[in-house]
Amino acid sequence: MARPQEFEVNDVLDHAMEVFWHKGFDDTSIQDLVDATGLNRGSLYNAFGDKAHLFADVMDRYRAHSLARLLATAPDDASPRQLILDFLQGLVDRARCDTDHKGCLITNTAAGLYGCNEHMSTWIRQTLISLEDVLSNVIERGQQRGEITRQSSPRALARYLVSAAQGINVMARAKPCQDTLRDIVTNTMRALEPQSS
Amino acid sequence: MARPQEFEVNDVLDHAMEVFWHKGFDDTSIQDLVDATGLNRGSLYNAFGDKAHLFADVMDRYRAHSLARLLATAPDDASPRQLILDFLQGLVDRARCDTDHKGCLITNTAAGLYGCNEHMSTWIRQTLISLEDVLSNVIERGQQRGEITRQSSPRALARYLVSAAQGINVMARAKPCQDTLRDIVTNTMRALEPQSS
DNA sequence: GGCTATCTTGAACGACTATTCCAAAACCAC
DNA sequence: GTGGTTTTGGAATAGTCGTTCAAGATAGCC
Repeated sequence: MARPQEFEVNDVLDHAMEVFWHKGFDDTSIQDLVDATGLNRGSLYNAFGDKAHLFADVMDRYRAHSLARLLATAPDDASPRQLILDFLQGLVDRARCDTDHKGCLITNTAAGLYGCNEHMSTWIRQTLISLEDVLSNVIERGQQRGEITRQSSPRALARYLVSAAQGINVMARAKPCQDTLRDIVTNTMRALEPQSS
Repeated sequence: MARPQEFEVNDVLDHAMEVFWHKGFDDTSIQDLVDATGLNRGSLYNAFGDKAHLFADVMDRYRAHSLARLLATAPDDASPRQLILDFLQGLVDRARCDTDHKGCLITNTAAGLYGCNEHMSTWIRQTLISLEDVLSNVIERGQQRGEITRQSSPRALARYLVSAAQGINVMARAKPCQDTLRDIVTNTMRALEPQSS
């Protein structure tokens, strides 16, 4: 019926993600995206609307591949405490491999959410809440198994962990030292320990 | 000998800080700064060099007034554990009053440190390290008084708290809900508790 | 083969960017 | 008042920004 697209959408998103992740939304120009994706300006606009929409698509793809999947897809009989440790350690490992210290795209965007970008604000908030939900479930199982303290509710502990993850991501960017990140994870986990050890 | 400046440097910095804080470095234009400070473009460049230098001056002033002063200026006989709680609670209080959710200028900049701004990167890193140093001293006193766990070194615990503070600041921006922030502080403090309670 | 619908292309758009420059104004020391 | 020095005001610069648009290219359907 018509001329078909000559590119794979996900490939374009991956290349665009690399640029956005590396330079941030504001510092990324359309020209950067044209260079990185190989697409023409017109094709970009035709396929993704404008820069903000393209960024939104990139964020969706980033979230779909994020470490939170680790928690959601774990088998029910996995140790909740170990699962959380793996999650935090995963953040640290990612930081170790991230030689140019890009950090986490979601955290960076959350901290850089300037102006009145209402859509992205709610996207971020909902993303954090859904991570909170997943963590809350894991924590509840952990409390039932006696692996995690009952001094706080699963919800409160989940919020604590979401915040801790944001902290780790900021540190990974600002002071990307493995010793530091290890110390952070170790002490973050201590807050989860049951009273009687 | 010559014509004197017609403005107070600190007043200009305060106004510039408000804009940078609200919109971020990239989204703040010289025109915004001209409007906010009341200074003419020429005067701005004459007094502060360029945009990056002005921002650096703003950051210096921000740091000088930051909550870390609370820790450094506390009397030696103050309860270290209470001091740390006050520090974290101070972040939450600031978030409560911050109706437009600007968060922490340092954290925002740390997470948004894109490109190769070497000077600002090291400024951020040194700022975080100096906060780490102050916290480490407080923690050491707390350990001596039995208020804080000895399971980790003061340095490791300090790093944990620096990271926790970054997390709180990100959350204050992304999900500025008082209940959430309270839960985070409560559980952050638990990691400091001595084993025998 | 023509028709239609889509994608691609590259130039062009106006608006905004940070920065520079220079004449005019304002002050101080003499 | 005068000379010397700095600030000031505002125009001007050169560049980049995100976006649009019209023409050309390519495919399937009748």
